[in-house]
Amino acid sequence: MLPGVSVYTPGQVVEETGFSLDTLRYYERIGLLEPIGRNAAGQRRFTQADVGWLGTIRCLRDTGMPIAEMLRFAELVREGDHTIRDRIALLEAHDRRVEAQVDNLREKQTVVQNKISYYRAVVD
Amino acid sequence: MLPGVSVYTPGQVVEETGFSLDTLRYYERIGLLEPIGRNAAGQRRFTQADVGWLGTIRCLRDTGMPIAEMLRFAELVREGDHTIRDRIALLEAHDRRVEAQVDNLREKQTVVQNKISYYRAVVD
DNA sequence: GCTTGACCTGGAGTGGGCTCCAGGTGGGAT
DNA sequence: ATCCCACCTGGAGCCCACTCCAGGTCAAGC
Repeated sequence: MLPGVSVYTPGQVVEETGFSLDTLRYYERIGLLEPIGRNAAGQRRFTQADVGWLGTIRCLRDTGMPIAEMLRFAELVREGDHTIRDRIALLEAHDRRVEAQVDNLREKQTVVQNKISYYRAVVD
Repeated sequence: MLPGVSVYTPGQVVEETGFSLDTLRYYERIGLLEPIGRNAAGQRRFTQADVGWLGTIRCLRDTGMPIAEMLRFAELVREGDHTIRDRIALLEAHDRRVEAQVDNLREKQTVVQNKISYYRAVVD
């Protein structure tokens, strides 16, 4: 590796991203990550770009995007700049789903809170 | 059934609650629903109370409570009024998790939105 | 020079939450 | 009367997203 280019060991990436080592390998296997570079001993060495991409993955996962759709997104990214409009469309659709998810969560949360209030009134 | 007591056929409950018939049967099997009453032919007839309870289930499910915990809650409800404090505790803990969930979702959503903005800037 | 520990592989196993199936019954509309 | 459709049961199957395992390699520290 070139000096000055920061690389990360698997352990460091686990630390940084919160994904387990098995999950990282799994993501690479299914093609959500491109093949990760290796050192002489065959051990993974992640680049800054890999870690950045994993950050994106983390956001999408945490907001409930299924793996199949993240794969689709990964594919678009690989295909280059002419897919940017498609990526926008994909992310916008996702954003709307997240919005709906938050709304539903909030709505159901108030029901839960009302139930708590009701129980409090009974108990006091 | 007594006249004036409203009962629901499985199909009506599916309609009302949005749970599939299979899911309703599954919930009964695992004890999340108490044994549902039957007509002469052995078909389920849900009471108003059953449907109300399913509404609670729907809220808890939609806010991400695992089935095991809903079972615990169902157990508390069955045990009677002396468990109300426990139910409050359970629901409050859940409420806090929902809050955290919403916060996380919102935070990750802004990242997604920033990504969209970035792509927009590239494309325009 | 030996141990420890981080890492490797391919493949099997897990857990949660349903969902489907085969084979059968009963009741309401035509 | 007959058809169809909603419903029944026990049990198997499915999907998703990991997670674990056995058996092996290398590097560094004691």
